[in-house]
Amino acid sequence: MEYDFRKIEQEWQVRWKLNKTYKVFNDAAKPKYYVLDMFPYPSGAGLHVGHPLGYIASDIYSRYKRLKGFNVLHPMGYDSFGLPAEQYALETGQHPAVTTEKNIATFRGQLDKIGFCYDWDRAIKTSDASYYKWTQWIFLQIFDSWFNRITNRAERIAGLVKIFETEGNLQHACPGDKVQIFAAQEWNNLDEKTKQEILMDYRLTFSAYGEVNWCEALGTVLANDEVVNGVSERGGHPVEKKKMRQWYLRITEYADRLLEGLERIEFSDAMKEMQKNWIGKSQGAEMDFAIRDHDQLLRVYTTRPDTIFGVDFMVVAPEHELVKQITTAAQKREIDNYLTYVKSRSERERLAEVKQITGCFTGAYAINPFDGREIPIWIAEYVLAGYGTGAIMAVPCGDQRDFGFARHFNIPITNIIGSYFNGEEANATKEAILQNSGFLNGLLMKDAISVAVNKIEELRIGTRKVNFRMRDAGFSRQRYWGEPFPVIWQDGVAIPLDAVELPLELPHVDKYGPGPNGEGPLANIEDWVNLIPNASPKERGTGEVKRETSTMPGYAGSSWYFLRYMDPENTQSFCDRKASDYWGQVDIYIGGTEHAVGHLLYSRMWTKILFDLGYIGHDEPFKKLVNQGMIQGSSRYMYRVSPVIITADGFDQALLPYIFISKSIADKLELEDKLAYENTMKFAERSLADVYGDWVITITGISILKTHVDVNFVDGLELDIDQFKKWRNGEYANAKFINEDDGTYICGVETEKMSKSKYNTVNPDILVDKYGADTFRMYEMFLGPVEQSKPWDTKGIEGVHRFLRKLWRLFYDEGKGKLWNENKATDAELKVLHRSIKKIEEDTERFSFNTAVSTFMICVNELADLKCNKKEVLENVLILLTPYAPHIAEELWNRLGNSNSILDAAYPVFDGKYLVESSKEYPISINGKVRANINLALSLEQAEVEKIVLENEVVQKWLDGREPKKIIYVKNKMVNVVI
RNA sequence: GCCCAUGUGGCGGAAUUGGUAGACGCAGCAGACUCAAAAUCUGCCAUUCGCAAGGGUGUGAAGGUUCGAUUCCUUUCGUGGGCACCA
Repeated sequence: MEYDFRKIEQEWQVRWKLNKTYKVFNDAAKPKYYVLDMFPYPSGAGLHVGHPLGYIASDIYSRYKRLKGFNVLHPMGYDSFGLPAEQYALETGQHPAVTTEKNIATFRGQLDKIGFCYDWDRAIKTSDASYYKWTQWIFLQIFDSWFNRITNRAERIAGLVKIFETEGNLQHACPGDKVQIFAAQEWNNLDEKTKQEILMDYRLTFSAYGEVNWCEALGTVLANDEVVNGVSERGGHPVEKKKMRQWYLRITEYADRLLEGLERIEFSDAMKEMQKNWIGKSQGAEMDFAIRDHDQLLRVYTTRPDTIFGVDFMVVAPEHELVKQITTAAQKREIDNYLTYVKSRSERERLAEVKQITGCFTGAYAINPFDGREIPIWIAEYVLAGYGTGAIMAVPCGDQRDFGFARHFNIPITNIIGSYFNGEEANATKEAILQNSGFLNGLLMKDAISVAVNKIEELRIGTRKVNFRMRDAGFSRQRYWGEPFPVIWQDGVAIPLDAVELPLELPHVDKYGPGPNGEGPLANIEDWVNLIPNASPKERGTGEVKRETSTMPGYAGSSWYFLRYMDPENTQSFCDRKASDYWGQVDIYIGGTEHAVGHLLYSRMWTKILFDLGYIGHDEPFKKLVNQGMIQGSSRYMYRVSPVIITADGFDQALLPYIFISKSIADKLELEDKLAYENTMKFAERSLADVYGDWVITITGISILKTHVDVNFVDGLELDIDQFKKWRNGEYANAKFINEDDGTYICGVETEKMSKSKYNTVNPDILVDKYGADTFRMYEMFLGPVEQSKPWDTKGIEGVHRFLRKLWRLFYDEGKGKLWNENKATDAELKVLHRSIKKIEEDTERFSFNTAVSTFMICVNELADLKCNKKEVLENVLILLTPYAPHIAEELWNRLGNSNSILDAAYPVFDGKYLVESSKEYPISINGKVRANINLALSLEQAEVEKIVLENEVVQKWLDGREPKKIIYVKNKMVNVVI
């Protein structure tokens, strides 16, 4: 009776489905536990072995928690809106809904083979109207909210209107327009449109103008992804910045709450660090500089007001509105040229560029209010309009980028930090005593900061200011395949749809190309966009009425999906409060670090808003986050020889034969090995002669081209030449090879991202077919820690498969049949069992699945050595194994005579009494190096140990008659003799 | 460029709190079983010197703290991820 994994796995998958083994109910009898995987986008390429890594980890943890007596919610669904499907639609004309559905079916099929315990009845798709109805509904709630900085939470707009009507906005500075200040009476006298415009500056989702990547040739807005080196990825057309009306999430209002919340959740320090840096809270000062010959003031933000006397120039963002006004006639041309250059640059490029310093002098001068010095005002791409005030005061002796700039443009540098500045590079210290610094002279820099700010405030030329690097999040896309905004525009005022009008369904389009003026494809559907006034439930007046034609970004649907799983079929609300109160936070969230600052910040923000508005009872969505590493591809390379040929008339390039040389020969050529070169040349000549016959062909040289070859027909490093010849419809059928001496072709290796184009993807289906899901699951875990990135190599999978077969052989023998019995277990057997229970439980708890798999192997090896076939022991091993290899565990559990599912068994309880030891083999070190081992009773104290150790032959030899300086004895660890 | 992670045998990795570096597995080598192969089992397997006993070296590199460092600190190099419209 052998381990027939194909039959076992298929049978159990069917039975689990029929018995609804994974169905989860929202009942409170058991303690709840919520395990969540990051929302996948169903890509057309299908799964490769890297994708299920996190899913297997969460599946193991879910099953483990269930065995431990929890009611476990472990759902899966699809983040099914997104750019790739739309891109595919543009290319093939197929509707994204159709291709997405197809991709989902593939995805589901692949997941099912691996035997996950998802409750598929709770599956959701963000592109389903029944789902995005609620995404739109939440959008409307956010639209109807503002952030009250006094109560520190989101509140309804109606409340804000009341405040304006009674006290104006004196208590509530406008986040969108800082100069907007009015009293109650002024507010009451405003017309409706102006009122709405002001309210827009408070709303937590709002519409305003922002810059996008505009590609004139394609007539469309491009994602950063689609812009490569300043031109469009498709077609290579120029891309420039363009201002367009956009929707935003006012996430900056939540900056402090997002920072504070980090204290209460279990994310890795690295993850928290990334979010903190993204939010980028800094303390500093804003101050105004007068500009020579102008009335306007130049406002800068600085975190180092102590360096005010070291300011040698100002740098203003090229987009800054003052630039046009202050540029002198003499500099105008140069500035215009520079502005054109900057327009073509992406933000990333602007910030990353350090080698090539660019900038341009405006001709204007700011006045230092403390010493009256005239400071030249420059513009440079490294200052962005969106950060701070869009202008900085440059202190070359203290800031490296300012220093480089000053050097490059020959701007004289003032040293205010004495010997701390060496003239060769800037020094950002806060420890220097200030010099050349007027009233700050003699002060330590870190003390001078507040002295300087106080003075600035006293002179009323600036204020203390907390600044955030984070910006409001762009929330609209000029695309088709996303949630339509439930908003109508009338006379420039955005009017939200009524909740009863939701969902606003995505209309069908025939073409996916952009609309007019860079609008999204929806703008092309005139009868959808243009509405008849007064036709809807709300009074809409008589003006021009149009729908918003942008759609929401990918992160809209994924910012709240974890709530929908709790109550997926609810038609009355996005999630019943009872359900969200029961399930609460996601207890464990597993996913990649690539979401560190996008999804993980947006979903935290949405949760906080829903909490503030009273729809849910918790304000952090994820209690604990585990980051899974990436599985990288291990690419294989072939070395192709291209002969350089002098051709004659009528030479047919198409006949050129493929010639490949094995790795060691390529290596030799690389080292300019003469013999290898000549041999290769001769080989190439002969190969050409075979093809071209009589043609006289002279080869003048060869070049080597490294090309990817599909890893699926390379065994280790050795190419399967027959398979290779069949690749790509026989393109290489006549390829010629120079092999190694033993006749094999050896490929080169490199680790890189797993992707189709690199031919290094490995499909899990093939492995599951060949070895079974249980083997596949355990092997993925065995590869290494979940958190770590590692290259995939299929080779080792045999070892895990052998382990499962060995486990099977503890129960059944191919020849003898049933081996398991009901005999009483010995102490030695129980010791193996309990040691395994302890280690596997600990390892599973701390997500150290790779070491748990090792422990299973050790356990089975030891039980096999002990010839233990006892049900008493094996039954417990099966329960331990269930989370990792559910099919084989269930099958053997069943064969042991159990009628219930092993998932409803009780997890074995560790009992320390089987592990008690009275002595230990201690390593004895001399000066930290182990020289001997002595078996010592654990009860011994320092003095007794010293005596025994000093009597030891090896120790005496090393002492060589000397007295030891010290003997360190750490109970249950080691002994170190210091000489 | 900035932020984060990471670096240990031929390979994936282990060493959980500063305490025997290399568990477990792959690959490799030798052997048993077999007509043979597969499967299975046994042994060896960081490197170097040595017949051996035993010794030297060794966790990317260079320093440091410590009786003792893969683990802590400083500097530095390589690789991977993110950087606001991929999801």
